[in-house]
Amino acid sequence: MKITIYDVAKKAGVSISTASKALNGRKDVGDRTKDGICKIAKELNYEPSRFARALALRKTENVGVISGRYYRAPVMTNPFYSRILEGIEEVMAETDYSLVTNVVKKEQIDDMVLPKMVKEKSVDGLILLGHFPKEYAEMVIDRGIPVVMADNSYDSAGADSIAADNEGGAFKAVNELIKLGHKRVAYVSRGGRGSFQLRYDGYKRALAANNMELDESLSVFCRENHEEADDIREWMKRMLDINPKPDALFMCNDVNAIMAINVLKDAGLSVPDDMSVVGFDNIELARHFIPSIATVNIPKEEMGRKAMSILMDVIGNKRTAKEKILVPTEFIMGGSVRNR
Amino acid sequence: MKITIYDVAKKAGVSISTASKALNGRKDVGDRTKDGICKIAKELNYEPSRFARALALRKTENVGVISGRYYRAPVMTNPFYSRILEGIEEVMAETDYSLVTNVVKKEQIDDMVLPKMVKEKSVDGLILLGHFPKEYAEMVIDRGIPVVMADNSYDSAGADSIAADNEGGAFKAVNELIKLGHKRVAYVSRGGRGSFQLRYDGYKRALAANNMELDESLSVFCRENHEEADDIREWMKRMLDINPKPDALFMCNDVNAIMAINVLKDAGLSVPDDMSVVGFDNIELARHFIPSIATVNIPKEEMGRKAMSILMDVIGNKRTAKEKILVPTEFIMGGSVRNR
DNA sequence: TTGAAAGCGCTAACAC
DNA sequence: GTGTTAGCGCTTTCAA
Repeated sequence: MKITIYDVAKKAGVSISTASKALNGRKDVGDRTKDGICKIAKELNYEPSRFARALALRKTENVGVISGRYYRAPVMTNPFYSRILEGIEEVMAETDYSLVTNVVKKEQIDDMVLPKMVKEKSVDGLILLGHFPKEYAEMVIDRGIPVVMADNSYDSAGADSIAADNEGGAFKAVNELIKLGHKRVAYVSRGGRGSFQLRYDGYKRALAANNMELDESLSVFCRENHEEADDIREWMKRMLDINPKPDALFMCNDVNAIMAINVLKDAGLSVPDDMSVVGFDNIELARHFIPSIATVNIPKEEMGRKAMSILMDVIGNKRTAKEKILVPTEFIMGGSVRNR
Repeated sequence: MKITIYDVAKKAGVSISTASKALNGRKDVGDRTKDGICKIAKELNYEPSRFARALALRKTENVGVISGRYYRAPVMTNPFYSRILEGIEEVMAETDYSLVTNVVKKEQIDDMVLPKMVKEKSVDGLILLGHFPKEYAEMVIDRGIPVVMADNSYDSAGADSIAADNEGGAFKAVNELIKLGHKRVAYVSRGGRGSFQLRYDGYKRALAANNMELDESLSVFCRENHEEADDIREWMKRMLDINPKPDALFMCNDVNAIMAINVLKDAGLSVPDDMSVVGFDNIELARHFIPSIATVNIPKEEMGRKAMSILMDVIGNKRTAKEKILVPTEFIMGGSVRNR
């Protein structure tokens, strides 16, 4: 049987309340007694029952991360989110909290069913990872558990939120391309929602800031399907027929940038000599690809760390006003871009 | 305040023990009473406290997934493992269990410190995800909590384990290349440990099975560092000097296959016309890359699902003998390979 | 079929 | 400074 505080108390020759106090570092217990108790606890390999504590203290020492599964794969599988999760876990590791995760399926979201952990309130705080429909998010926020949203796309009065500055990053990237002498920068995106729209906004702002006109023929929004490759190829081909050709491609993300480079190479064009290509996200492969992909870094771990530390503050009542935090993004030069 | 079984009992005009029985579907309670109680519970939105239950029942309804963080990034960030995790979560979603995760750091492994959840036994079962040093794994297994290992590299008498058939997959891939008329198949690997070694074994077996001699100059083991790209490029160049050139490259995984293809393209060679390339893992990008990467699929979700359902069986005492399960892998043809 | 009471392991008043 | 005791919310004998 697992050893309890009774065992420690008995062996130390004190009452369980004294043992409890000693073990929890209370002041109202003699130093000698305390040391003795702690020593015995160590000897016995005593570990308090998280459940008994939770029951007595009315706090769980758990924090939950909720993410969605909209199609086949859950959000957590996405390398982007798994790195945010890493940041979360990093700061969690320095606390006594445990991480319990839950992925809610599309049907559950549609039916507005709450995740078990929020129904039973078995967590002290919650991080909503990635996008959720506003009503759904509000429903969980309304349960009264402190919530921080990470990488969501809207505001809420009831929760802090943290997101990457997509617009600003896009601006920096395109601005940089222009500074490097590119005259015709195209934006190619898979669909045009959420962050991809914000990236487009940044693209447009950069053009405007440099007194360049927006050439609509250089804005491409591929169908948002699951056969990305074909679509990209098709659109890229179309782009190669444009006259004069773009001299730079700002792609909605790194994966698409890699595919674009391949299409270009197949068409006999050199990257970056004939055309520069910039991605977004700074995925692992971007640095290892040849040429390395110029991209915009999103500090994913940082987002996770910040989300978690904000959550800890909210739980500890060290923070009252809700805010929306935008994490800065930064352009990273790579071999796929050239000075013209 | 959260509503408890007392509230339900009072409102239903019964004692809490009757309420408890009704709510848990016991037989020894009148149908009318039972229905009434359940109805009221629903009305009140009653949700039992997981902690009180855990305390009373001496079972936690949690299962833990433990993974390691050896370098900067934790195992869970790896797309491969996050998909195994997906499988785990998938079958967990059909149970009443909650998923609590923990990533243990290298120092903790070196110091043999147990994850909190196993020290305090706050989970009913554990999945060890990815590689752990044998002594460490044995230490956690010794705590008496049911354990299933996923994608580990050794056997244990105390736990079931599940891994992909790397050797067999490599055999199939190389065998297929040979059947397609390739005469000189090279194996290029980043390092030569663990699964990459097993893939090499499969490679060699396929050569032998086809009465082909192992040409040592076609076996390349790059340094296992973090600047993969440079190394690969260097080795690939060296490979292009070999005479006669290999007509197919079996790469240790898809990421390296993609890099290899890029090096070849830069060298003016066509894939697959001049050289076929095969990867391993079947990562997402492999299908979207142009050309699509011929590869060996590892049923990652399946591994996770199986690990979890085995664990449930162990927890439910439906399984006693420990076994090591090898999940079959399969060759997937792609545009990077051509019939010669 | 129902209910009273003990107990799961711990913390926190409160008394000593 | 230390111990007694009453919960935290639930399940489960055991009696009625």
